[in-house]
Amino acid sequence: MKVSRQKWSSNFSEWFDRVLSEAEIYDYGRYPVKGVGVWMPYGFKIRQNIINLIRRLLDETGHEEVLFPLLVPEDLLRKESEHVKGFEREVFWVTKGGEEELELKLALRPTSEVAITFMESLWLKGYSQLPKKFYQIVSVFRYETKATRPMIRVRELTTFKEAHTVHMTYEEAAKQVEEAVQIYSKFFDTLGIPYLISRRPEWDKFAGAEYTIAFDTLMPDGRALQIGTAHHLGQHFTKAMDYKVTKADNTSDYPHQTSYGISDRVVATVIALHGDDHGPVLPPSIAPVLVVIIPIPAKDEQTQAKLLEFARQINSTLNSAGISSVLDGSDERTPGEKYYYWEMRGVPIRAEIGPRELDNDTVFLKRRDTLEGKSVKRDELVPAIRETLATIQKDLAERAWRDFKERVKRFEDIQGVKKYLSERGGIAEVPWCGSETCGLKVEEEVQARVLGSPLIPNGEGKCVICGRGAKNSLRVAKTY
RNA sequence: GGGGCCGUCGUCUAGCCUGGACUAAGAUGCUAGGCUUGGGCCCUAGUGAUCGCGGGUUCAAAUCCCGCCGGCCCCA
Repeated sequence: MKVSRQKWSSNFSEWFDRVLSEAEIYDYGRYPVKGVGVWMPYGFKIRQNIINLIRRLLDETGHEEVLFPLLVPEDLLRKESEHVKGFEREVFWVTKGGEEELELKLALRPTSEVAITFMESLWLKGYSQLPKKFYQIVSVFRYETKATRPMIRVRELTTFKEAHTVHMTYEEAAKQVEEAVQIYSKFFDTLGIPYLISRRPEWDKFAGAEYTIAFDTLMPDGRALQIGTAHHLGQHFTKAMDYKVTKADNTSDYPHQTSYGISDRVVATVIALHGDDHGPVLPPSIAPVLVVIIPIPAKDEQTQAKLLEFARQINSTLNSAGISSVLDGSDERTPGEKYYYWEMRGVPIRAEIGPRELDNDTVFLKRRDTLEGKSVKRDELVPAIRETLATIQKDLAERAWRDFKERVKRFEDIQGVKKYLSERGGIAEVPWCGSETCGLKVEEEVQARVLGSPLIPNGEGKCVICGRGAKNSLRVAKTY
């Protein structure tokens, strides 16, 4: 029984909304504030596992976790002028305390560059204290004016992992951006999420950055989604806040900074990319439940009792082997109903235990992704499950990458891009002279957004707008 | 930024255009019981909505009008 991906691919938006609510992951649109969602227990666990993963990757590369206040005073937020301009329209303001009008408005942080830079200026005074790498995982607020969408465009990003680093030189900060790119690559690889790394164009870099490197993936409907960014902030913030560090030669200078972030969108992507018409398929690397055990009832009570005991033993064997499993032993629902229930929750492996298994001392395993089943001897169960989980993990990533690569296409003329993006959707790459005028012209012509250019320039071909020799490729896509 | 659609038991949907017999219907879920159980089976009973919120029109509003809140879609 092969699971189709018809609904998943042809009506992704509906599929996604349904999965979030039916699998009890995220309740969106019912809490009476626009653009916010509620993480339900199962969704919270998925989110938690993803957070733990990034936390581990950051901790093991010398990042230190901190927690900054949610409130940022207006004057601080306004210190860096480019930065404010970029965010001004989407800041939530606290203007009252009780009955009193506040003298100084307080922003709900849209991101924390200024807040963190301010404290860094108090903490890090000498070059020997650098480099320094902080991160926090917090809620940030953005007053989105465009249509909000569950997890993908929200007003409260509940899972904003932002890292902030301080360095003595431009080069060292640039190296840090490279490390960030490596960490994120590893992170997305572990989640089986395919991505394209681009340098964002000048007109679309982070407000207050020297340059921005971004990770984009593709949703099933062919629209690109930004899932991670890393910014070289140069001395923009440290100069704006007049923050200097004493160097080895006893002179002082403004330090260089970087910042890089990921958000709830990663969770959305993990759920979305590996899905099919029965729901999501969670990669074993983050699935809250790896194995669900479903007993198939026997005809007589005596066998039934033995069978349940068998199932309980299997459950405890797995759990003590560190494989998180759940026994769905209730007799309220039929096995078939349970299959659908746990498939909607994306549990990677289903273990069926019925009279046949009891007789043969075996367990019947079914993979969530392919629905292929096989019978396994009881004493080979743990290694068999480990192996199957690893295979699922690998296959999910491979399938996602295959789908992704098929949809990243190079074109030499603008008409082809236009047709491609409006028909199938995906990411189109074209030769580009490097000028902003031509870049914006491309966006206008094909009615899509520029994602940026490869980090290693590809100068082949002629600019699709002006016909001059290309300096690099330009990537365009319909975006979220 | 522009345009359109929508909000009715926990969920999905009917009713709205053309106001009155709507005391708001059905499915699903949930609760209890029975029958089943290797892919959502069936039967019985029960539960459950002052029709998003506020105002207006009217003898009469789920239905018409205005405002707000929230959701979805299309275009820039």
